[in-house]
Amino acid sequence: MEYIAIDGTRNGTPPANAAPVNLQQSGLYEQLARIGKVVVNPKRIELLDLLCQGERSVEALAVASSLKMTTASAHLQVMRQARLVEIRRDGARVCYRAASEEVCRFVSALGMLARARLAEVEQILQEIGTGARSTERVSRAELLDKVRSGEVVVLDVRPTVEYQAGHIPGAVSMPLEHLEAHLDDLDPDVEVVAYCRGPLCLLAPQAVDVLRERGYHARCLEDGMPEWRQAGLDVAGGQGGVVLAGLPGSGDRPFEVSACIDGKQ
Amino acid sequence: MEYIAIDGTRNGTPPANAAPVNLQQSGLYEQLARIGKVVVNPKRIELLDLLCQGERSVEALAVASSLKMTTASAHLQVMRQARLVEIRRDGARVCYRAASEEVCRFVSALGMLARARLAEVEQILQEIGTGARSTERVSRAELLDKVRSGEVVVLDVRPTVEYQAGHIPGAVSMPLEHLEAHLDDLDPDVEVVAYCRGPLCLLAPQAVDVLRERGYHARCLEDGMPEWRQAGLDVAGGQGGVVLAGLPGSGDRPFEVSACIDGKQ
DNA sequence: AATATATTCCATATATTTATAGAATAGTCG
DNA sequence: CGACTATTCTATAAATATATGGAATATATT
Repeated sequence: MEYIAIDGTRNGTPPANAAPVNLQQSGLYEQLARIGKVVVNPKRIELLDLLCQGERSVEALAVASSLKMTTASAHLQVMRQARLVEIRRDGARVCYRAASEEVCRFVSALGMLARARLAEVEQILQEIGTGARSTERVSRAELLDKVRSGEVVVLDVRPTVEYQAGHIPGAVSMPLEHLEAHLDDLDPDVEVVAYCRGPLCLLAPQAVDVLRERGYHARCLEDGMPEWRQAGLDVAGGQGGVVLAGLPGSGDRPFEVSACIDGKQ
Repeated sequence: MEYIAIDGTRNGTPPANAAPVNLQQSGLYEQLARIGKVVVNPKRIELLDLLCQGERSVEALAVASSLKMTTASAHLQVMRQARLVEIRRDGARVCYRAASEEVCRFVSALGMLARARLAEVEQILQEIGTGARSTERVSRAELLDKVRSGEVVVLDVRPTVEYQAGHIPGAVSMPLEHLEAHLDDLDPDVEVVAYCRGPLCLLAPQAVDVLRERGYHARCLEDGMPEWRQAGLDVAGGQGGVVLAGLPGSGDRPFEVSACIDGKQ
């Protein structure tokens, strides 16, 4: 069988009309491994996941990930060298954030891959959440249909700043923490669809648990907001309402919300 | 500021109605790092990239990546432990393949992230290819428009087996190796759009170079076939025409084509 | 059954990564 | 300016990863 490899060679031998160099010699894969280096360490994935949700100070990151400051800082340097995160000085503080939308997509792809391939991941998510959530997901297409016909109420259960940075059109902001206080506003006869940050986020499943306990018919959206964007669907908000960092390219990107989340505050 | 972290905790403290465990304790990030471990090594990325294009024997992989058999085998074991690749015995040979579509998506996301964030990657791709390709890409939307109105000829310049495993509707199979021999079949007055495997593949850029030298108006499609699929656009072929491996779930997935590509053959 | 072939396992020297403590730097605030 | 704070840099010991040669295993062929 004849086969042309990605570098233009055929079956490992040089091609007839050779390109100057091939991908292997070019060092391309070494460059890709720079990014791979970030996700080889579980703590770095955790930090990156946090940063995909918003800007944070080093201390906030260290606290959230149970690391010493020096260790957290070292991990952040690795991520900076791979250009996956950027910093902004805020007084004495240094605030880190994900460097671009592709970073969040990559983390999302990692999560979805892990969920699809590693039974352990699915099991962990099942154990943490209490119900059989994965069987009760609403597809984006189904949600769009039902929203149009007014059959459902859509709840965005993420923190308010994330809702303001962009949400599904028609969705109501209902941070998980406020859900129980506002249950009276919900019509028990209308189905509820909750969504959050994505396949590894547990806010929506937790919200669904709460709602079901009270007798509501509630389900989660498949995936979350990042995947909704990636599917090219309409996003509401994103500009007005929330003060963005005013950085180049800021706008509807969820990781450039105004406040640098900090442990002390 | 109040903030609920991904694990349901608020500002690092346990939540009011606590879930049994949080994501951090659950070992979820350790699981994600199992996958990260695969892409920390440039040779493994190279192998995975090869496997996303088709099933291959260990020897073929070792030759293509300039590794000793034992080293290639060791890398493949790491990838197997992360469940990113699967094997099939073919006589004395062992054929490896990417385990599912998500694997290819992940590699694709890695490539796109690297290209977006690392100037070095863009530079390498510019140097290998000879022209200013990145400025001359056709978007998927534009291509769809022009195909409908018959303004363009779409060339799939990947190897035939990959075309048969699924291609853009209306595209003509024209493996790069056969392009020059078939130039006479192309109308010089009609624009040509070439596509290949994705953002890191050089087949389409090389084809565009050949065509431009001969005076054709030729451009590359942004990204490649995997991204076309991911965008949810129609895919032609995929079932008939090519003998697939007959494995569970095989069908329109490009990595499960019939022949196990081998160095010797 | 015996031989040949392809692949994986094992042992090992070398190199890299990790977490951490302590020192150094860069910024704020009075 | 000087004290103070947040972060990064430096050094280090323990752990882990890498490539490789040679042995072991599994399958095909005769």
